[in-house]
Amino acid sequence: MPELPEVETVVRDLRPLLVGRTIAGVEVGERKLRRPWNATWGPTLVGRTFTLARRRGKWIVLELDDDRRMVVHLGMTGQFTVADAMSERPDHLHLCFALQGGDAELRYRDSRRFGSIELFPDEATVVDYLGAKLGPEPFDIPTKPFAAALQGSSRNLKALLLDQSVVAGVGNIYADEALFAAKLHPTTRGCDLTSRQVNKLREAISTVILKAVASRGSTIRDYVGGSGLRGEYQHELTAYGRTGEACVRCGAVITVLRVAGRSSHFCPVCQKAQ
DNA sequence: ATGCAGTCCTGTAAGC
DNA sequence: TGCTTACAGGACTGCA
Repeated sequence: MPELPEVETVVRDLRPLLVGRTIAGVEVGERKLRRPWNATWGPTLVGRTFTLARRRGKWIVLELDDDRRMVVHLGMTGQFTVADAMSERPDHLHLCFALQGGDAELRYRDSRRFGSIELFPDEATVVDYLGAKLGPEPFDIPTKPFAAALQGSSRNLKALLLDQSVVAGVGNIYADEALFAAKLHPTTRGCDLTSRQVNKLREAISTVILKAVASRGSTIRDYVGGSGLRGEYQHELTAYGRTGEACVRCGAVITVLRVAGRSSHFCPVCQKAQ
């Protein structure tokens, strides 16, 4: 389940392997992804050189020398890697970009096909597309708008944290981790938070995400970085996936509850409902 | 406008 | 042992 730390790791891995490299060919799989690949994009991309690799929320943006942008979302099981061109092709491979020189290729693999790769003509269209749906990055979230979004809503905290327009890049794992760190119950309504609690949550989101980035994200099932390496933060999780285990703070048993349609893991003692 | 449920998709695991 | 069923969840649609 790639969230911000996993996507950031992919981008950091891909950057040195991709920037300055030219696309020599594009192979498209039979089965369509969440958003279909336009047949004109392949020929357009041949001969183009990657100039920059960056991330916004859970989205990857690869810039090309003709100003176009390849915009990628990994969905749940997406893997975006640079691999040895001679290595065996894995199953569920949907897109393959041969790199000039013939030694390596950029591969998009996605068993559940929740992900997507699209080509945008320029920066302005990418800003329109992503800007419309994404809120601030989790680091240094502007205090006032964040407090207004939370305290002005009757939605529960879990739903608010999963909403990409509130904070970009948080998914189910890091929402649970941030709520645990801030000692807040997932069903607590935004409007029931004190300003002190809002601030604590704001800092918890930033801290948790930064620590996960430092550990190259969490590999629960499918996730791998841009060079195929697994993450390590799964060993540091305090709430997510720890149902029945002891709370690292108080020793109580971690509970799971369905909140906002997602499994939500929390400590019933440290994180009191309010 | 707002918030929620349903949808997509398939590998894995639990249940009978 | 082999089949069926439930579950995982990011983004999006449609409904109340």
